[in-house]
Amino acid sequence: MSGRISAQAKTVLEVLASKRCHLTAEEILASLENIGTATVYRALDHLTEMGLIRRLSVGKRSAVYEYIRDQHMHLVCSRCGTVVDVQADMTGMIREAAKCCGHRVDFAEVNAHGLCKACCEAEAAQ
Amino acid sequence: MSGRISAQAKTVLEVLASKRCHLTAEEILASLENIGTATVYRALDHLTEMGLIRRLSVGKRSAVYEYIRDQHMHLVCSRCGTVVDVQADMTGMIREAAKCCGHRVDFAEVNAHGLCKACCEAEAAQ
DNA sequence: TGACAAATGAGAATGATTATCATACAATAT
DNA sequence: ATATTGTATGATAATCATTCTCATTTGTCA
Repeated sequence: MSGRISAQAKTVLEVLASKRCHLTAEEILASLENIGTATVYRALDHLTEMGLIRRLSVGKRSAVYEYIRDQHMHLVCSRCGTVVDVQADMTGMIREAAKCCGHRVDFAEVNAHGLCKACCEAEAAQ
Repeated sequence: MSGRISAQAKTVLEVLASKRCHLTAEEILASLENIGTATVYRALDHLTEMGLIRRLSVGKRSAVYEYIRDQHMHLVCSRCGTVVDVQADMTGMIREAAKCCGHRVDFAEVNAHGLCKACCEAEAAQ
């Protein structure tokens, strides 16, 4: 299990790497053939542990996964639920803030909740 | 429903306000008597919508709720799973970063993943 | 007080995720 | 190349948190 990436895990990774967006386990499952539910979840866990992908728990819906290509924050629209990436790396700052408590920060997840551009405009138009 | 807080919702809020920590719906349910499961979930939703409490989706376990008394970030230990609060308000910075995309940021959730102090020391001792 | 809307709670239902386990595959040793 | 041993797979059952349903209760306000 550990360092190796099985053929199935590789296809899961390729879907995430090529689609350049946030996908649920179910969406990945639907886009592939001849792969079992459990295998997809196992691959996602494995790839997450290896630091190749990231799991986002946003709101109440099922978790979404993204391929890690850079450090960015997420804008979660509380109206339509979409998640948009914004380039911004706050890890250094966050790491500094955590230092006082003796924590080691490996990765910082920043989810900004509010309204996306479209919903902002829709609300203003009312 | 909207502005009013029912007696049951009030007791849920009081648990969160007094315990000063992160609680799951189940924990809140267990600490109260004569209150149904659905009612606890409904109260948590209602209080979240009113902006009195906050739902945190950390990792794979069930969501946790916290009473909002200030803006802070969360340190999630990837070894023992505990969530610790650290005083740090990054909302201004995050709002600024989101401005370029036309987003409105109401609240920023910052989850720093790494090792808590205890687990850091445990790892160093090995 | 009466009428109507909203909230409650018991339990069923849902939906996402995980566990089980027999089979298939891969790597290594013989 | 073949046996051996361990690991991955996938079909399905199971689990767990959360939501839905609906009959009953409670609250509101005319």
